[in-house]
Amino acid sequence: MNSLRQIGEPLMKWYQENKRVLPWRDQNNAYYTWVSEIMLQQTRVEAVKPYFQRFMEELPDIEALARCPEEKLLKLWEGLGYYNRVRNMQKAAQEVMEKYGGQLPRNYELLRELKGIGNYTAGAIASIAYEIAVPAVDGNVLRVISRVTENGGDIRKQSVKRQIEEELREVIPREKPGDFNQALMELGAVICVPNGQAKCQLCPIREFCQAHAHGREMDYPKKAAKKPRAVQKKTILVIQDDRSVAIRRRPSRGLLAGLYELPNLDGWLAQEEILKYLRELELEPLRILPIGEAKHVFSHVEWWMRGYQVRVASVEQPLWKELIFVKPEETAEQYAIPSAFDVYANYLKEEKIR
DNA sequence: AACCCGGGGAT
DNA sequence: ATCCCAGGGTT
Repeated sequence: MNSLRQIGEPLMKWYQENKRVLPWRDQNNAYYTWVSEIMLQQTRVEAVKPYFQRFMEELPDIEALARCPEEKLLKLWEGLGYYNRVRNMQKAAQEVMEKYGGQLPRNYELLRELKGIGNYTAGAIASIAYEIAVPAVDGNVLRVISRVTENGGDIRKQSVKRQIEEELREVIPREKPGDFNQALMELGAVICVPNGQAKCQLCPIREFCQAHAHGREMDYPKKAAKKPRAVQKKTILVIQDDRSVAIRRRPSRGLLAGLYELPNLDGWLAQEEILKYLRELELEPLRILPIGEAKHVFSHVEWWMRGYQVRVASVEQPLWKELIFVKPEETAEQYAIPSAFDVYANYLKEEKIR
């Protein structure tokens, strides 16, 4: 009474006929698989494509990745989000250089020990790059399998993920396990979709799907509600002298760790409080001008921002206290600035430095 | 187990 | 406005 045991053949046939052409697919190169899988964590295929192309041109192999300066690494990841992914991948690359002579291990457990490689990614690399018959359970697979088997468990729970991994471990084919895993994900991405109505008419395994048999596709997967996001009010400063603008480096831990940002303060500050901050930095404000509000939504917090342009007397040293005074062109080339600041960073490009 | 960590496209 | 994406690390 295991409907999973029958999905293999029709699923693989469907995949062969319908699989998308992707830059990292059918490359027969474990590094390609690795980089793509890290980029694809919580990130859509279409978003990854341009980043993947550029990344592989700049860092074509594990050694290049291991040696890359952090600033350049973050610049290559700028805008993708979850920036620890790339730092962890570099740590893993350095470990691969030292322990494995620059070759990713052909072993699920050893892959799993590398920084940034969890159950899913270890399974993906092992099965896709090395034809090792292990499951690779991502959000797509959880959705597909919870529907096929009418599994009512909360798919966010570790126990449910483990259970589905075990069920798949018993049915995954010894031949082309990588295609099997990719077929399940592809099915989830284009047929058994996360948003909107599932396209069961087009599904190659609908006759083995318990949820479909009962007309209950949309009742799965079960998922506990997320808690609401916290709101943080912020005051963003575009501090400019006659030729440059101030940025600073964020702390090395926490949100947007190690990236650069426009100087900012917690809360919506009155002009007097902004002046106090500028005095602490020994900057001489010539004028302060409101430049509008903006909102940025992260996965777990919202920033409600109010921006001010602060014109200051000419600053002699580019490195001044906690600030770095840079020409706008330099930020584009060297400093990774998260998109939360886009509204105010764009303000710079509009040639308002006068 | 609960929480933290980005950004954007689809509905 | 909400969901969720080829998840993993930390506490």
